[in-house]
Parts: sequence; structure tokens; C-alpha cells
Amino acid sequence: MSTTHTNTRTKILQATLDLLFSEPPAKTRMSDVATQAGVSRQAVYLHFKNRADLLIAATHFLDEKLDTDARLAASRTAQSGRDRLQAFVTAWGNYIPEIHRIAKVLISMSETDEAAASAWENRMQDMREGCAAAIDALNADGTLSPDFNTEDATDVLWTMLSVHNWEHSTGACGWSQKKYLTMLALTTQKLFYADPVKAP
Amino acid sequence: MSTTHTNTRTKILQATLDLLFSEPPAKTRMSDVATQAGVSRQAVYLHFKNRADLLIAATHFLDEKLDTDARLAASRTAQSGRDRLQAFVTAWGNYIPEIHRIAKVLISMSETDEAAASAWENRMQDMREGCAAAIDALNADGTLSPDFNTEDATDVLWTMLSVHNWEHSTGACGWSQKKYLTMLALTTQKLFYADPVKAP
DNA sequence: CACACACTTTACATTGTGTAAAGTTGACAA
DNA sequence: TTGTCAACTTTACACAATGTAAAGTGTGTG
Repeated sequence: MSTTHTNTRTKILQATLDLLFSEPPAKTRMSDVATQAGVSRQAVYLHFKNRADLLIAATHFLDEKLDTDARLAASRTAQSGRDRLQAFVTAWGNYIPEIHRIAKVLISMSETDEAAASAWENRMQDMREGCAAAIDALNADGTLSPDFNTEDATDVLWTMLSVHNWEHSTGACGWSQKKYLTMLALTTQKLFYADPVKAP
Repeated sequence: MSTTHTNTRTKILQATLDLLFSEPPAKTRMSDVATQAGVSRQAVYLHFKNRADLLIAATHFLDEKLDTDARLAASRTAQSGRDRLQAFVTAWGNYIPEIHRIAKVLISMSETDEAAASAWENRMQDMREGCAAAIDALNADGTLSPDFNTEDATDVLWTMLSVHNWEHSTGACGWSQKKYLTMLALTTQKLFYADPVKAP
């Protein structure tokens, strides 16, 4: 039945995530995934037409597990524009470490694979909409800094929240996740608030 | 003589840069480089032990051509801390597009090649020193925002000036180089100046 | 009982890196 | 003039990883 079909497919996707998020980081060659899933390498090609296809599917699979949409949508319930911006920044900032590994693979694959590139670009465009919504909320409240129009502010925020910047902050800079979030809150306030909250 | 040796080596390095900076972007497989240099593929291995070695050498070769050190050192002559920060940001911001292609290859190679990773990391550490010097100058003038200590400000600036952020700004955001520099000036002022210059 | 389907097994093509070793050439020295 | 050395070429091969192809296995359902 299709149950078996689904089970094997799921086993493969789970195996992919297991390898991607294992410590220390493991390789995720097609054969590694197959072995981890307890399945032949060819079985993987039976379900996914190539590695890019598998990793894109694994990304969606992870989305479901993390309930990504719901988590990011939560920031929309905030009352003020400021609260909404901070809620969005925090939600996304906490989301990155959970998807970081697979994001890296997808970004890296984007250099050669068109489908991977477009899958990642879609996610980034969705993310930009979240940035735009937060900036728009700030603007609607009249609390967006007059130094930016909404487009520019959105692009700056979008850039600040990139996976690469998280990686650089927590890697090269050696910041903890907590510090990363603190600095993100501080810098977004200084940049985007019409009247930045000053430290006492 | 060693003249011949040097000439072939130089030809190969130049060929590497020619391919890296060609429009549209060309592949830089060992065989492509060899063909471009008018030399056999094996000759490349005679001068460079592997692809990482070749690309690291090409990076240094480009440094010489661009007189990298001199350009970045120029920012140190600025009088005030504010001028110095802006001079450094502008110098680096204008430097990135000139090294972007080779930086990308080196970064990408860092995922698998230890030598490439450490070559790129060295450059980034050098760059961080430039950031630190600029922030220190601001701090010495008493014009560094009290919201940051010098370490944190350095790390934030360092992150802002990353190659990835340039790529995202001029690529995904669609900004021109001029706009990139303008936004960089604006955001660094808002973040790091004790008393940010306000738009009229 | 058979046959359909999911999966396995085996084998092979392809691409790019890197190694190995024999052959060629040209400049310079005896 | 000849010999030799170094730089380079040519040819060949090993290896890793992706992807294709096709025959074989085993099981549950009509």
C-alpha cells in the first residue's frame, strides 16, 4: 500500500535530518542517507529524483515538524509596531539555529543547482514579507525612523536577519544565542525606531 | 631559468583571475585554467599542489595588483574618529566588488578544504582589525555610542561589512553600489555615533 | 496462484580532482 | 657538436560521488 511508500519516504527524510543535525556534523551523501535510513541507495532515487530534490523535501519536512508558519505568524498578534518588530526578530532569530544546517546545505547547493537556488530564494522572499510586515506595522504607528522609507528599512532588516549573519555572529564573533538576540534587539531599535530607546 | 618558471606561474594565476572575473562567469576547473593559460593541465599541478593552493595564490596575486594594504591603510590618516570610520567603511565597501568573485570561491571551498578555510579566516581577521581600529578611533574621540563597548561595536561592524551582506544588498535587495555605500554610511552612523547625524 | 509493487542488487556512465611516469624540447655548458 | 637538465606535454589511471539502467526478490492482495 501507499503506507509502505510513505513510511520509506519518511524514513529517508528523517534519516537526512538525523545526519544533518548530528553532532559532530556528518556527511549527507546519498549513500550516507540510505544507510542511515536502513535502505538501499537506489531506494532513495526511487523517492527523490536527485540530491537537491531530497534536500528540498527535507526542508519542507522540517518545516512541518517545527510548525514554522505558526511560529512566525505569532509575531503578527503583537499590539504595537515596536512589539511586533521585536516579536518577529526574536521569532526568526530563534528559528535560524534550528534550520541552520539544512539552510547551509541548500545555500551551498544553490551555486550549482537551479532547483535548490529557487527553493531557497522562495524561503527568503517569504521571510522578506515578514520583515516588510513588521516595518509596515512600525510605520503605521508613526514609530519608524524618518531616516528610512519602508522599502529600505525592510531591505536592511532583511539583510540583518540573514542566516549568514547569524552564523558570523555566533561563529566568528563567538556570541551566544542569547547575546545574538540581545544585539539584534539593540541594533534594530537603534536603526528603525523613530525615537530609539536609550540605555540608562 | 627561473624567469620561465615565474612566467608560467604568473600566466596561470592571471588566467585564473581572467576566468573568475569574466562576464558571464566562467567555470574555473583546473582544465579551464590550464586552457586559458595556454598550458597543459598537468603544468598547473607543477606549480600548485591542488585547486585550493591555486586559488589562495590567485588571491594573493590579486592583492598585489589591487595594492590592497595601501588602500585600506589610507583610512588611517583621517583626522576624526568619525571620518576614519567612514573612510574605512567606504574603502572596504569599494574593495568588496573587486574581490567578490574570488572571495566566493574561497568561501565555498572553505567548506571542504582546511587550507582555504584558514586563508579566508586570516583575511577576515585582518579585516576585523581594521574595524577595531576604526571603532577605537571613534571611542578615543568620545563619539562612540554608549550603547556599545568597543568589542561589541567592532563585531557588529565586522558583521555588517561582510562579503555576504554586500552580496545580499546588491543582489537580493537590488541596490546599486552607490546605494550600498550610502546605506552603509547611514546605518553605521545611526549605530555607532554617540550623537547620530539626523536627516533634516 | 499470480501479479503488482516496493525495494534490492549489480553494473555502468559521467565528471572532476589528483597522481604517476614516460616523452619532448630548448637553452646552456662542456 | 653533443649532452644534459629542467620545464613542460602526453597519456594513463585511481578515486569519489552522482546518477542511470535493468534484472532479481519477496510479499500481500485480487
